[in-house]
Amino acid sequence: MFERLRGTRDFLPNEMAARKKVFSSIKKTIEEFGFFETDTPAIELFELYSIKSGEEIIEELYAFEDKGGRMISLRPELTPSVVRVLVSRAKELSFPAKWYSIPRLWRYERPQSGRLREFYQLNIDIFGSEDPRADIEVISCAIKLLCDLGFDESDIEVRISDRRMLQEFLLNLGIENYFDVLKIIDKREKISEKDFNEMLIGINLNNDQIKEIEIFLNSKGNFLSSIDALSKSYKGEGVSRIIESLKKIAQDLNDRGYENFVTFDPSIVRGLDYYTGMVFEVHDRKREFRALFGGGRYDNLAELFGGEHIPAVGFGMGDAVLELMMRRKNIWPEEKVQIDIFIATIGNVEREVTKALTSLRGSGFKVDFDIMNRNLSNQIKFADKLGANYLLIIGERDLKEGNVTLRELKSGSETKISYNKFISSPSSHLTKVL
RNA sequence: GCCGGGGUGGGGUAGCAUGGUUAUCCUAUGGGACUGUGGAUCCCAUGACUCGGGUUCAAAUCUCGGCUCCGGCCCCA
Repeated sequence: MFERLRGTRDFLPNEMAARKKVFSSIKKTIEEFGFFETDTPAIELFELYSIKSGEEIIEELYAFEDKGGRMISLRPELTPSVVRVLVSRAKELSFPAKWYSIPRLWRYERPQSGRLREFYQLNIDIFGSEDPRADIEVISCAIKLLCDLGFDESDIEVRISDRRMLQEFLLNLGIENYFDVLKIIDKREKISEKDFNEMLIGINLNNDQIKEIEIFLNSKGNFLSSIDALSKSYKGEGVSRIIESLKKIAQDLNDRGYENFVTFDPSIVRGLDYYTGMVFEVHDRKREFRALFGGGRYDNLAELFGGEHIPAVGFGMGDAVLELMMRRKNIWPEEKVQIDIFIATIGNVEREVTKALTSLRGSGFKVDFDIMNRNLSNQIKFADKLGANYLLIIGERDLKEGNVTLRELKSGSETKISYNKFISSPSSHLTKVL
């Protein structure tokens, strides 16, 4: 006997049916926003991931040397692959490109709540536009797809910030070591205020600077009004341009009816180094789970990969947290596998069964039949377990008179009909339910 | 990599503190009966102490280690 590898999952038919339902709802919403689906290989050169994260990243990857001596990794995220494609095919593509994908990803990490070693992650990105309307599309698509799954503003919070703004703000305070501060701000929710202050002192900030940072971080709240307030207290050319674009995003999200979903929250920085502007995260309001979405603007990645300048904005959403949140709200579907019709047999009627199968399947029904030589009673039991809507009984005795029996399993109502009539037009006797 | 708590048939469990007959019950699965309508009911069968070492006359039970699951730290793309 073999066991499943740590942090991986098996999906049995019923579970698969449920996931399929969730994924197709998500795909439907995204395609309504004009995104097209793409896919890339599950394996890539290791360098694709070490270029921005350094060699240490190998600890968190499923990486190995292939027979040609190349270092290969299973993809831990999709963005590098998509940007690789974009850079190499930029000449033939038309922009903006709105792409989405639901890849399987692998990360060699310790599994925890909402975190696995193999998982699915929805990615959507818009490439080629620096306009805030691209940011708006991405954020609203995220909100809309959650709404279509059954969430509302009492369940989720979209926390938005902007890295450039934070950077400008820190520069104005005379703080140069921007990334060090980001790292500490990113931790703020997990640590005490005292530790937070001590860490900032640890990177040589003075008390005045720390106080200013506190005030700035506490400016979180309703997106539009927070931005308005900021625009009054922080002047300067760099800042005001950023504020203008955030204001546009905020206003538009309000116009789309998403005012109560979005919060301005300058403590959102995201761990990833490649973000260059707007960043956002989606959390459950109770903060019971880790972030459901994370994303933002990453305008420099294409250049880092050796291509021309291609601005980009997007997000990723893992399926593990999504499932936890949907189960908590009781909106994760309890799907059952189902077929339209099961054919039970009595006696030697194989040729008649074959004809019936062919006819029914030709009309688009999902059909199955007994291949276990069970007695009638057990065939009926099995049909019930398959979730069949109809049971067709083909028996030697009735067949001598040209008849078969059709039972609707839900109601139990049963009719005897002519075999020939039935197989010449099965649709007139059945209702397709799937 | 580190810390805490768990692992009893396919699923859910009783037993474990205080070591001692054939390891409990429900469910699932397979078969049978009900002579072609019993999707019910009844009967039968299959099937487990996570793995390895230690203590002991004797280990599901005590002990150590591995694996793994759950949660947390690191990290989070």
